[in-house]
Amino acid sequence: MNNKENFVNKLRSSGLRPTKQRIEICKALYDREKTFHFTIMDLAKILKRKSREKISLATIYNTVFAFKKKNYLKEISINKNKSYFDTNVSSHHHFFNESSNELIDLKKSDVGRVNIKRKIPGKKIKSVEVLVRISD
Amino acid sequence: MNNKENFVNKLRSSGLRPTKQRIEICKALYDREKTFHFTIMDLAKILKRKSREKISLATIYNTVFAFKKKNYLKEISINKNKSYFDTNVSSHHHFFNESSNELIDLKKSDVGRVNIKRKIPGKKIKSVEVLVRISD
DNA sequence: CACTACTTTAGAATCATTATAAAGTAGAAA
DNA sequence: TTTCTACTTTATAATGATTCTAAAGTAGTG
Ligand SMILES: [Mn+2]
Ligand SMILES: [Mn+2]
Ligand SMILES: [Zn+2]
Ligand SMILES: [Zn+2]
Repeated sequence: MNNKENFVNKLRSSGLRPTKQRIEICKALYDREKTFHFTIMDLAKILKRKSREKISLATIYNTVFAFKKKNYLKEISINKNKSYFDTNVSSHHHFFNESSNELIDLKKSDVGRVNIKRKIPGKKIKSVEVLVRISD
Repeated sequence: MNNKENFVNKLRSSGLRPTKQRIEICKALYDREKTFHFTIMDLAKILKRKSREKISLATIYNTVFAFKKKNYLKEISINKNKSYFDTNVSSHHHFFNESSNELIDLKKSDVGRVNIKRKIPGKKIKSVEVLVRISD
């Protein structure tokens, strides 16, 4: 389904040249069944293992931020030392397992409607996201 | 109300020696009417302005983390480059104004009850917090 | 093939945070 | 008060993630 051809097309149609580095990164990110939550360092390690040729850390940063700008990745802030990225770019809620430092997506139906009653004059709501911290 | 005597007592009863640096930091943090949301750099600037004697950045870090450990401050993660601290240590929700990078507390009554329907076997819920991003 | 804009890369720079270790101080005891 | 010690502050160095730089490489076009 998400084969190389797809990635090439998607990149090209986004104005990003389908370089071999970007295709490798696409495979690592999107060639999986479930949402992937990762840090830059997670991704760097995966690429080091899976990919034959070395991809420089600078390129990993460049690509992740390029994908974020194109809305193919979403950045999630959980704590100051780790910045997480998420292949699920929709507005959604999370469990954060503090024992394993792992993020888990919550579906809309897992959380009852969140009703924000207070308004701030002149401001618009951009997103409403719930973070549920869990541990053993 | 929150005069120097109170701070001295509170520090001493927490096993923290009431040094003049810690008292100055207490004044900056707690001698105010509303919840205070700040970054370390915010606090450093305030202390530089308000306090006669210089307090080293190392001491500001040490004290903020000592207060966090004693549960006199809560750390809030909004984005990777800024770590916010909050003088409201209860579990509560926030607006985050993306135009001004400002946090605003939401009261319990400002948000309808958040109902987490999904359970993770063997895990306990530690907190449920809502972040509402707003902008102009 | 030739050209150009985009891309990758190693390495340096930056900057918030953390660690180090020496000097200073609060509190307790003598 | 004086002494003692553990705690605290401080300047400074180290760390480490991220960003920047500038040179070499490459995709796409004609
Ligand atoms: Mn935290
Ligand atoms: Mn962000
Ligand atoms: Zn997610
Ligand atoms: Zn708050």
